[in-house]
Amino acid sequence: MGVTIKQIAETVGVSAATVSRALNGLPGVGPRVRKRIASEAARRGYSPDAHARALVTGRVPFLALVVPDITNPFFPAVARGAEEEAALRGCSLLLVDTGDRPERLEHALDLLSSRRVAGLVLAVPAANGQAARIAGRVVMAGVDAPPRSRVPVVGVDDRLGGRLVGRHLAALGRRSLAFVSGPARDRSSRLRLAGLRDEIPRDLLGPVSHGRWTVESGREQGRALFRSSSPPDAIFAANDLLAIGVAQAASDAGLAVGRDVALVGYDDVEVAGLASVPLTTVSQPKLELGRVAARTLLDAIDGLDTPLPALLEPRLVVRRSCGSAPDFATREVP
Amino acid sequence: MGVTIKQIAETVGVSAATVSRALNGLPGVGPRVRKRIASEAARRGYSPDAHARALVTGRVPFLALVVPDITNPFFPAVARGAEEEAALRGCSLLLVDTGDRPERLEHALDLLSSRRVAGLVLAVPAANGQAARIAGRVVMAGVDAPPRSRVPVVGVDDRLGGRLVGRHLAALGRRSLAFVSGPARDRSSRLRLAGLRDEIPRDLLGPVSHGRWTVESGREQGRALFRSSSPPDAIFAANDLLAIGVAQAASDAGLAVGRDVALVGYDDVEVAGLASVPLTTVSQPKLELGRVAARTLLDAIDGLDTPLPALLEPRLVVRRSCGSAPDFATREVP
DNA sequence: TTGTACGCGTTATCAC
DNA sequence: GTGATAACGCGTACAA
Repeated sequence: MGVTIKQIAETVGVSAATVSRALNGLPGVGPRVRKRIASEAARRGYSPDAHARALVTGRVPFLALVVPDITNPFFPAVARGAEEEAALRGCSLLLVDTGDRPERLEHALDLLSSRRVAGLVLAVPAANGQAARIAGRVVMAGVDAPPRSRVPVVGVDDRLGGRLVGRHLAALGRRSLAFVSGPARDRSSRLRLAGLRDEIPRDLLGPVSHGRWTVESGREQGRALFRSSSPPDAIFAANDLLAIGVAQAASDAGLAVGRDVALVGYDDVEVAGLASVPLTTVSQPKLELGRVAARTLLDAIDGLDTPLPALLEPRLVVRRSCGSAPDFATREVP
Repeated sequence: MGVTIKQIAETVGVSAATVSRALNGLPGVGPRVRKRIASEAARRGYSPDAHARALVTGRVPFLALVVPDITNPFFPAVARGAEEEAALRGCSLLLVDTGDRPERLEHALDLLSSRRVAGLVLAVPAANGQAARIAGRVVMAGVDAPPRSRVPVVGVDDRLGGRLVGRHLAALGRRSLAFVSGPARDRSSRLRLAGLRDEIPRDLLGPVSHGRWTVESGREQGRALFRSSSPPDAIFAANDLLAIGVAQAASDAGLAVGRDVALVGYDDVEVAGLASVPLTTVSQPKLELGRVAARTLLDAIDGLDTPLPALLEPRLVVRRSCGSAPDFATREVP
């Protein structure tokens, strides 16, 4: 550690320039010298200083992934995918957890202006004014870009996800279907519902309710449903946490999930498969999301023509919460 | 973006050195010039180049956290804690997910020699030979240091965790207690069992079995237990995933967790609270682990006398899987 | 094939 | 109080 190109040059008896060329595999170095340089560098454990190199080449070997909450089971997989892809291109991945605090997002943008990182993968919504300072060095992952901003977006097709659920539920022959969701203003709420509507008969859809993306909210919304005079016999919860809450409410009401009420979630977080009645749900390609987002970003940075905004495909994972039931095993439907 | 100290200097009509001093709050700049420089810098959105600064100061504003699997719910919280602490000291956090591949750990060590990062928080076990190249720039978090290596360690007191469980179970008046665990070679397996033994009557402890740290393994070990002629009426599973598996096995055997069999897990991952019978478990201070590890590392880098190896305290979280049961609410016992 | 010279953007050490 | 000037470690025209 602390070995410089100059020291290598000195002991080998050549100039620093030659060492640089040799180590970077550039032409114009005799095979003999090349060998000696290589072995000397290996012996002393030389490794070029990243910052000196960044300074002269203008290329920074860092990317940052900005997430609202890394403890939310959705994001670690995205992070893993992004890191894999970044590593493939010689970059390391910074993690920025905003905890939904706006000043942390500002901090992430500062990383860009101080050139700590070459680009940002934003998995949190950004405001409009912020988009200006970041042209070409940012890609959105799973969230909308600021309006009129030309920031590339990589996302998962929520409407298709809704359709997958609709098709599955329609085939079950249930009589009344309820939709339980997060905030009405969230686009994913709306798109998942729209997809559902695409695939089911009009008169099948009963109550639609909104709340937060939490277990508690699911429990409350479920309680309200089961308390009504004509409770639904099928429920689509727009994420898994809501679904867990609905399942609790069902259990409270003495109803058996999978028999008395069919239940479908969304996201396929780990707990979905471990619930008392394993949850049929829509799996998002989280790893792929991170991977494609990182790739898109790196391409944009390299000045390659930005590929089209990517829309990845979710898939239905059938478990036992709708009554069909191959034991604890999981059957996947593409 | 791309604004340099020189450009600021030119438009303000001073030298680059003065701008540097002014912006860094160093003495020796007149209040008038200082103002003008500050406002000009703000106007052009100047932000110093991190790499140029690193080059000259020798201080690198990056730390790396190395984890075996970021999708394991234990690590995101550690990451969040480490990032918070790093941010407090002006550092950003790199994430390296090894996926248990040794070459990825090597890669992390390369980050150090190329000075991409100032230090490493290792949450994966490292070999002995590797410790040499990293003296003073590494701290272990939740795993043992390589033998005879003087690398600081921050961990959680597994033996105390075992004791907390033992005390709780002993008070329940059950007749036969089984211990279900991960690999016998893992130190945490052994320490948690040792702690358990500290607190329970000798003849209470029945079968001790080992497997992997997974749901499936828990289900298998549980199945074996319930199939025996004298099944236990209490079980301590050495992590939550195992406990979930045991709960499944109990359910398969027609036994009710919390009534027929008391069950305790370990880790307090999210799913523990969401299980069909919310799980009594031992919560590890994951955030704190990351925080303290990062702090220890930064202190070591700054040459401060390395604080003593830290051993954090776990705490018992009582839910419903042992029969005592304040509804779905969670009661915490310090 | 190899060496010299310069610049990347910043901080630090001198003078003045 | 302020301004040259020299590093920091590396890559790269250009000259030899």
